[in-house]
Amino acid sequence: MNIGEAAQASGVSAKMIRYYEEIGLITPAARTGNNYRTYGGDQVHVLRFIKRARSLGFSLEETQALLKLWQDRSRESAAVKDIATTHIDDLERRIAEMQGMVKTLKHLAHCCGGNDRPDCPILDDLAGSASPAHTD
Amino acid sequence: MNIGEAAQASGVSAKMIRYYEEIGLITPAARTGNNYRTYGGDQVHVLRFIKRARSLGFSLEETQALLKLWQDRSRESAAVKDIATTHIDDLERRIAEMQGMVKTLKHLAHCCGGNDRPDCPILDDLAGSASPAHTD
DNA sequence: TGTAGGGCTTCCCATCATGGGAAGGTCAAG
DNA sequence: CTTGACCTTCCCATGATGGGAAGCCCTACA
Repeated sequence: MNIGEAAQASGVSAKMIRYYEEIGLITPAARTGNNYRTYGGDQVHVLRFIKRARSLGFSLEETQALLKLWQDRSRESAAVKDIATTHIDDLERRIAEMQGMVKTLKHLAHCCGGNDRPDCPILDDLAGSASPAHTD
Repeated sequence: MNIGEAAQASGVSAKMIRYYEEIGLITPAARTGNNYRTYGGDQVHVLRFIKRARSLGFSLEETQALLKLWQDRSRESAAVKDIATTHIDDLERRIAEMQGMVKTLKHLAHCCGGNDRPDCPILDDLAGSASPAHTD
């Protein structure tokens, strides 16, 4: 299976497959006589694992750790859970941060006429001259 | 006021002030005889505006648009509101995406023993072999 | 007056994950 | 034999920020 087919089968672009190989996330693919990379079912399985981990927001570094644990039959599930819960905490922190922004923005947008006149509480807030809209 | 003081007064790092100047977000600062950048109260006000916009999650591109509107006395507040609501939508989309990840991850983590044994539903899900944990 | 320190300047590099594109080799079908 | 679709490597760009080096400038202090 050439890289294009492996990309199709795994949902990971050929570009990314080469990159993952370059950074050592996956082991270098075997080459055929024409120097083309070849992939088998196992490799595609690994690529799908990576794809899924990425879709759950894990970084490539975390993904690599998970990959190693996956391939380690003597792993302790606690190690996996640790990575997952740390990631959950990170996601929740970022969600809360963005929710704070949304809250403030919605308040400001609600107070803004959104018409052809220039007065605008959104700009007033940004300029720091407005009645302090709660930042939380 | 030198760049260090302006940084202190605005909360924007000197590094970033130079960068903002380089990309045309702010107008180049005047220079003194020794080639040092000089800033006045107005410039600091602009920097604080940028700082606040960034803290609400606006990109530098959006921030530039907001800055122009702020400085345009004949603006229509609708233009400002447009930018804000587009940004709110974007934030909410990203929040929803991350919440989906959290939901899936929490479910998986809940099902994972987190002990010294190797069996782990988190890895099973990533490997695609598990009972399909809802991706939503 | 010399020096030490801190601030300023520019320039280059790194991050993180991904895509775009060029230049050139290879293969299969028509 | 040509055409087109692959593949290869290499370089560049993204967005916003930080780190750090090399070198200039100014002030304070001995």
